[in-house]
Amino acid sequence: MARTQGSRADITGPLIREQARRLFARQGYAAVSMRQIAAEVGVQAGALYAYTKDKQTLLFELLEEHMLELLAAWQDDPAGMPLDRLEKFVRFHIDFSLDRSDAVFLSYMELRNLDPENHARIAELRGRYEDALEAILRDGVGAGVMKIDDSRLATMALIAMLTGVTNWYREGGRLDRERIGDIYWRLAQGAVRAENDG
Amino acid sequence: MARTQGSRADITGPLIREQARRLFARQGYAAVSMRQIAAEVGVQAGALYAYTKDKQTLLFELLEEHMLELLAAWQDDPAGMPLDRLEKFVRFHIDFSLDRSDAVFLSYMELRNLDPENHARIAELRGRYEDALEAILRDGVGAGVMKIDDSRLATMALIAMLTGVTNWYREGGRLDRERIGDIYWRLAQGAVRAENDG
DNA sequence: GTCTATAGAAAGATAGAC
DNA sequence: GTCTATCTTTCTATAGAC
Repeated sequence: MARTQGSRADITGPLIREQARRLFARQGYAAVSMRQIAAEVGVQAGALYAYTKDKQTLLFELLEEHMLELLAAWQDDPAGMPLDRLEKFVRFHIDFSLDRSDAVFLSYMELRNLDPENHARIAELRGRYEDALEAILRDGVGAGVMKIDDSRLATMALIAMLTGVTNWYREGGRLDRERIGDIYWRLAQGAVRAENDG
Repeated sequence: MARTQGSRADITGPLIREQARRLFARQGYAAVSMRQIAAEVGVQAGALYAYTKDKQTLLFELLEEHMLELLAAWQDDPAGMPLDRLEKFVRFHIDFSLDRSDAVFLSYMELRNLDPENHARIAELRGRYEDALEAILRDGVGAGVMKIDDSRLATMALIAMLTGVTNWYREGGRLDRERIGDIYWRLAQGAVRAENDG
């Protein structure tokens, strides 16, 4: 089967997702037109509909892809020491969030633009990730190396604290990523009352 | 001067702001039409323009009003003990944020929809609030009752952690506000290595 | 101050040619 | 797979009557 002249399906698909993610994050889902996405990709607006059913589906797939990649990237070892696992989580979450700040921003800001069914799916995936951190905290309390009043609130507090890095981090700023990881790890250690005070 | 029939300027103005804030927070600035705001208020779309120059100005004024009220509501006593001031800040920030969760969400999500001049104004007001917390942390370090690697990052981390409460808090949920304040105050104490371990 | 009416621009999505 | 063209809807903002 001969390829249609001008067809570049192998690269157009990913490009659409990349540009949509970038534009949605910078201007907001509702503020971005399909024409605008198409222009960034270098096609006409009509061509987008060969790749996505509609704009809503495009948003949902971006968010679902992000959450699935987040879950796949986080590899915990439940047999490890809770403090080591927590340190790994802290550094992982910061690095992953900074690497994908557009998707992170989207996944917080545009949940409201999903219809109920799609919203429930993303919330479920997010809950699974939160559960991963909460398991570490519970194990830490069980092992006597952390003191936590409420593991669910501590989970939400830590994730919010870590994700917040995306709000102010700028490449080439005062602190590099490793140093930021060090500092946040110390903050997290204190918050969960880890014994080994650095 | 006789009032025009049907005129209710005293209540329409505040109503417009209230409904705009609510709708912008729930659906996003770009997704909300002036017609929709007008319908919630109970007037026709054209009437809105007697109160605001345009949609952009309406958003900006909501954000500026929120930041000014936040700054006005926070009353610090620089002569007080740093730990007392920090506890007061933690509880204040949570309560204020929960009381105005729509405005809080807006002030994070819709900065990107402000033109550069308006954006700079809001960023300046936010910076002033951040400085207020940072001053407490610096005083705490100076007084030897806190141990902090980097006061600016600790400031950003604490504010993100506290503001995050708005992401999951629901009225009538498992924990009441005071208990939430207790738990977050313990987390904050630990993060800044306050000596009086509870 | 509020209404009706509308100008003018832009949106999402589809049809059919190539 | 992509293009051009277009249908249909909706939007912001303004004009003029009351």
